[in-house]
Amino acid sequence: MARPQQFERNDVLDKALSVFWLKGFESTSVQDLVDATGLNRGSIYLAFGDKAELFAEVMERYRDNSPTKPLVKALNAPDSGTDIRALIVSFFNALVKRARADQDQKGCLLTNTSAGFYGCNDAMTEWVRDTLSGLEDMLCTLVKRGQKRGDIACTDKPRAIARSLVASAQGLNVMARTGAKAKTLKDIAAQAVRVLD
Amino acid sequence: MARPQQFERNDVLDKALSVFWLKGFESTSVQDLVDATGLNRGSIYLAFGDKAELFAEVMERYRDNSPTKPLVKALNAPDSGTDIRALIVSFFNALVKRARADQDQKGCLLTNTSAGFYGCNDAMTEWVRDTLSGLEDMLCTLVKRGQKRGDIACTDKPRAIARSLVASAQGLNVMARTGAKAKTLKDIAAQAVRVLD
DNA sequence: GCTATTCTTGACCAACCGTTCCATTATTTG
DNA sequence: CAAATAATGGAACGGTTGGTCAAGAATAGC
Repeated sequence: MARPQQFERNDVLDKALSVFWLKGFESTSVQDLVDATGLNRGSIYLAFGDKAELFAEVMERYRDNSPTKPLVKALNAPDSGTDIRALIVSFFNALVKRARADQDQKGCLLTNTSAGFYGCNDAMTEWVRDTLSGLEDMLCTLVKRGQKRGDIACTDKPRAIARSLVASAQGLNVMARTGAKAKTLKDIAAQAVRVLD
Repeated sequence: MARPQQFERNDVLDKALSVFWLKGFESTSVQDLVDATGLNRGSIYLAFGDKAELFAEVMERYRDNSPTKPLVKALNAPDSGTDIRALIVSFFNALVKRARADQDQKGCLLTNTSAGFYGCNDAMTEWVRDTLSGLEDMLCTLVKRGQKRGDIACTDKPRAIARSLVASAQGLNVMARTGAKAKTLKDIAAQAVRVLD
């Protein structure tokens, strides 16, 4: 019938991600995306729509491959016997590890977008809110389960604990973005998980 | 001799602040600043230099009038007998109050700039880092004093506590920016100050 | 091979960007 | 009033922005 697409969609998304992550949505020009992906301008628009749509798709992929992945996995396997407290601790450790491994101090794309995205009444703003509240819900369920199982000693309301955890993660990411030292990030992570005790 | 300046510098800075805060540095055009300040294009450049310099001056002013003001005041009055724990609690309460009063969900300009500023190797990046580490140092000194006075029960290292507090504040601001409900922010603030106990 | 269909290409667009400049206007001091 | 200084208004700068479009290249089924 017709000529097949010459590129792997996920490859292009990954390349676009690296630019968006490094420079942010607004500071990334379409020309930057052309250079990074190797695709032609028109091909990008044909395959992904405009810049905002491409960014949205990049964000979806970013979320699905983020350090929250093990949390999602555990959430969907309630009877796996995973230690919930250890799971959450390792989530924060993963954030620290990611920050340490990143020489560009890019922080977390989701956090950066949360704080730094400016498109009034935009769909992206709503998507970010939904994503963060989804993370809160997930942590809330996990904490509740951990309390029931005895992994988590703290008897506070799981909702309050979950909210604190989400905020701490955001705060850690902001600090990582500003170039905080590894020791600082470790201190933050250690204090963050103390809400579980 | 000559014609005196026709505008109050701080008035202009405040008007510029409201735009920068609402739209962010990159999304604020010079035309926006012209409209908001009422000054002419040329006058802005004559009085403040370029856009980045104006933003830097706005940020300085923002920092000096921020909710951290009482902390600075207490830091410089070591013998005032202020309850340090209560001081830090009211700092977080002030963050929550500011967020609740803001219908535009602008968050904190410093936090937004920390996470969302993209000018590689820029002086602003360094300024943000210095400002945050200054806040950490200030809190560290205050916590140490509070521990000595008996206001603060927690015996952890003051440096670790201070780092946690800074990160929690950043996290709270991010959540406020995403439109988190008042109850959520209160939960976050309440958990944040628990590192003092 | 032929044709239909799709992908790719690069030129092109108007709009906006931050910045500069200069003639004009306004206000002060001598 | 005159000289000096600074704010003003507006036009203009080159460069970049996100986005479009028509023509050409490639591949599928027939």
